[in-house]
Amino acid sequence: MVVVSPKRNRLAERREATRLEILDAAWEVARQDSLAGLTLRQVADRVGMQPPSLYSHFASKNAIYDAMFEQAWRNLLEQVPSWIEQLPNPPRARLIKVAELYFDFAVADLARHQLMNVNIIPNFEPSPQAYAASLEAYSMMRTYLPLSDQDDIDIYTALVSGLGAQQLANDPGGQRWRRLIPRVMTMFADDLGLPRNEPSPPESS
Amino acid sequence: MVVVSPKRNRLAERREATRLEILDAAWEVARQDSLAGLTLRQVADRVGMQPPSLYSHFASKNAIYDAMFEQAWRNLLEQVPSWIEQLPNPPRARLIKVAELYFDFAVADLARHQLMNVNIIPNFEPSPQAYAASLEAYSMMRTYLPLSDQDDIDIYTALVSGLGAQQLANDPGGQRWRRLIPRVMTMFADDLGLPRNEPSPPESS
DNA sequence: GTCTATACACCGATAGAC
DNA sequence: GTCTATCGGTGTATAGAC
Repeated sequence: MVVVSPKRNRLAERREATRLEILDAAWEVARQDSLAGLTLRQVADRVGMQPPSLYSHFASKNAIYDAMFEQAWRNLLEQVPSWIEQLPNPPRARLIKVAELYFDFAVADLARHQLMNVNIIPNFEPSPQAYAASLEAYSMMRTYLPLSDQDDIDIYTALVSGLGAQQLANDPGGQRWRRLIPRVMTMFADDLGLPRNEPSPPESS
Repeated sequence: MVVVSPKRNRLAERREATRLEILDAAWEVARQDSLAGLTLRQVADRVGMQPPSLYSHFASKNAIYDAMFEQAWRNLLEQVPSWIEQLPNPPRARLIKVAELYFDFAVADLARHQLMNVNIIPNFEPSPQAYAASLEAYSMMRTYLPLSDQDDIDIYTALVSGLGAQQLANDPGGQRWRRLIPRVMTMFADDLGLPRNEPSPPESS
């Protein structure tokens, strides 16, 4: 068993805590102002530091965006276990539930959604490590969907992200597209030829 | 009949031509670099002016974005007449054709698509006049679609824009989502209960 | 190691000469 | 209408105190 020296541990923990503090501040700024319009001064003000001090924790502004990008996808990954408990077994109900869960996640935070799904920050490309988080989340979602064919997956992502994008753009905070999810997923399930009635469970009432 | 003085007319035409020159340059910069990363110096360089001179034609950088926003939607409006000629009569075929035409329009220009559909520029809101152009295009599209219910329209826009957004984000220049349009539109047509076989035209072969 | 202080190049925008 | 000069603000980077 490996024992890490206490002092180095405390330092590393402090450093990591500061990093997270900066990222939290960056998210607040991005949400209140805008993601692309975020400035290091705003972030520094919010954590009570001078702007150049941020460079002790992040190599550049894009490095902050990169960490935020990875955080956003890891947030999604962390949500998945709690989602799985809610997932019904019948494929049709499952398609709807996953769509609603992901929709709600996407719509809950415009800045996060834009960072994850829209390329809006000039000269920002996620690092391989950050991009890996998005791939991990993508394949995790895939695991719990009754979809095998790549075309089916592509259609599903287009449907869900399309509904979410319209909701964010034309009725933020509303339900105009959100309430269409069951209907859209049902018509997709019909196209897939999924059985219309869930198999009755073997347990009695 | 009102006759405008020739001199004033020539001046106005010259002014308008310069305005269009600036906007063309702005579009080129937005396409080559990025929409949000556009700078007035880049635009000014391309039209051979000093940056402050742009303020003789536009009140601010956002005013340039606003004019571009209106141009983009007017571009779409101008395309519609040529689209109408291509539109088949059967509702199902029509759903597909309009989707493909709009999809191709959206995917053809990322910067234009982002300006029209994604709110990525900090502190930019389209002016009422520019927004009116988008409403005009929206209702024009509606006229040529076999859709009456608002929910149906909302689903249609979500489907088409969702497919386009995925294409731009994950396979720019490719066909991965574009070739799914007929299938998605067919499943939507099934959901709408549109007749499966077009009524045979009254003309003989 | 982390901070403050400061310099640099660039941005949008304004004032005023011509 | 276009220019030069200039302003405040921004991202980046370095120097140096502690």
